[in-house]
Amino acid sequence: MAKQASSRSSGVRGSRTGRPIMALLDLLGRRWSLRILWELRDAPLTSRALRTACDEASPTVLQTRLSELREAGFVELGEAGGYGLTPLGRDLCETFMPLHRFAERWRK
Amino acid sequence: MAKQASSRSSGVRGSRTGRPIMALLDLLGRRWSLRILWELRDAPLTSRALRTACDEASPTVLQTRLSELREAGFVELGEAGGYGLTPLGRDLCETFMPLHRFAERWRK
DNA sequence: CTCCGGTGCTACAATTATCGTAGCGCATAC
DNA sequence: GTATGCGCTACGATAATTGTAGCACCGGAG
Repeated sequence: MAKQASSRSSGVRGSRTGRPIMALLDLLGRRWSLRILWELRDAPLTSRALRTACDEASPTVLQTRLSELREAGFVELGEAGGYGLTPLGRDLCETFMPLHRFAERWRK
Repeated sequence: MAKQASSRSSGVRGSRTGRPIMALLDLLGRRWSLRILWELRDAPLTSRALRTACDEASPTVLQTRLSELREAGFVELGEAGGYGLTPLGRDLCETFMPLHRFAERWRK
């Protein structure tokens, strides 16, 4: 089941529940998803720059996540090259900004 | 193989970068982490109720996540049984609430 | 033209994480 | 006792992630 992700559509768990929050939570709960959005927060990055920013994560999973995120409409590949946030993706990132302050307060 | 997380401290990637946001992003970016916090948002749940709420996720990973989340100080196990959010965890959940509205707007 | 460096992206095997099922020890009931 | 529910763990099977290498493509020197 579901080799999804690559370019097919949504192997996003929870999609079937009809509750979009579940699908979103699942998509964002995959490794590097949050990190990618975070790294793209202020400026577009090329795939390699993103890889560097993400602590040398393997290109395999980066491409996979990028595809998923692109399909979800959060990220896009500019014609000049380089991945950037769509307006929707930027909104999502705004939603996450309070997390930064929270993390600082957390510092386990 | 790093069984960590159980009770040792932090197999959280990114902790070493010194940027707490990275550690948080990594912890939250593990499967079911976000979902668990979400399901616990209004009331404590027993481990089995949580399992049911999480679409029958396997107890193995649930216990692992619960341990990590507990160690991070977001979740606690009440003496009467049942997992609930700590004040800190509730704060984190508040941070995530806008996500709900976002998800509704998203509906891919 | 050829060569070089950069882009996005893919193949492959090895390693990890997760799943699914079963079950433990403990406490509280009946 | 037997039964039920709790938090939690073991185990093999399956899926996801990692790490390394490399592809095809493009633009700018040389």
